[in-house]
Amino acid sequence: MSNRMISSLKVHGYKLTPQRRAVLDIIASSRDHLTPSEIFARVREHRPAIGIVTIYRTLDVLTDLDLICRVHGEDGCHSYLMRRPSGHHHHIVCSNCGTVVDFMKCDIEALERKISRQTGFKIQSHLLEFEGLCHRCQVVAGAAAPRPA
Amino acid sequence: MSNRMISSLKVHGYKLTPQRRAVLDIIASSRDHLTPSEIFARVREHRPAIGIVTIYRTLDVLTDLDLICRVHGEDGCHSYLMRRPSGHHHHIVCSNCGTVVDFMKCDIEALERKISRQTGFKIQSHLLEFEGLCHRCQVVAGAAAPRPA
DNA sequence: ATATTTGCAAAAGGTTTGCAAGACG
DNA sequence: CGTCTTGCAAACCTTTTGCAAATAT
Repeated sequence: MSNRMISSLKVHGYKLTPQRRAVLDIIASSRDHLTPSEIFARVREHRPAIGIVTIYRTLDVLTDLDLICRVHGEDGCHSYLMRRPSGHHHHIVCSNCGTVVDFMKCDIEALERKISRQTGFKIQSHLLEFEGLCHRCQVVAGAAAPRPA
Repeated sequence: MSNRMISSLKVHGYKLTPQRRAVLDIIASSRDHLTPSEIFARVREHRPAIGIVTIYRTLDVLTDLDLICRVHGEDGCHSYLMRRPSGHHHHIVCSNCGTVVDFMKCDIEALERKISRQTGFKIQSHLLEFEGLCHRCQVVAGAAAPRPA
């Protein structure tokens, strides 16, 4: 766990508990986004006594501190992953393996202005995510893709 | 309820029940997006015997038929609203009153190509929603906005 | 030492499923 | 009529809350 994370916790008056370390380590070491229960399962391997309540509470804290961020799932579930870029960014999620990649420049200021003009809304924020096949899965799927029904 | 909706149900082999009518009517008559429980509550006023299970099942059917569509909430909940434009479109949601307005041209093909080049992903779909203040709420909020903490 | 944090148990939502009774076509 | 649909109850899953015991600082 990086210094940045530790100091962010301390600066904001949170204690650095082994549970929080564990949750952060799991998220930091995964390239994919993880749901609370997935995180629970993985942390549990090293620390069987942990409760899933702690996972939820820790995720809340870490999200508040902007150390991790949420990915919205189509099914309404959330999952979390390490916040690597420091500023405004978005995710692209592989529909096959779940790998998440970030990108920074969303270039939708122009679109925002246009929509704002069209609708009269004063736009405050946007939710943007892409889904697709990552490079690896394109290759694999290309060989053995089941025909879409 | 419009002919289009009725025939869409029939064409796809679904029966036109009073419950389905009621759900569609409620959604059609609301400018806002409604959650399943909100729909349940409203339908219930006219049809107290309906069960919330029927709401969920009806929403699934109507979503499949593209008669209604989902709005993703920050909290992971879904809500539904009448699908007015026929093609690809997105929503802008008022953060104050919940009014939803559609827009069609999302102009992110260029962004998609760029992201695709950067990340190696083959992009399949995107999730895009805006949040902001609608015209009415801008006026109201301008007069009586509570300072953000 | 003390305020924070944890873990348990239980509650609270939201959503799904099994099944018998009922209704559309 | 036969099949699809409904409504109930109960199961399921995720998330939240109350509280006493444990712990980081």
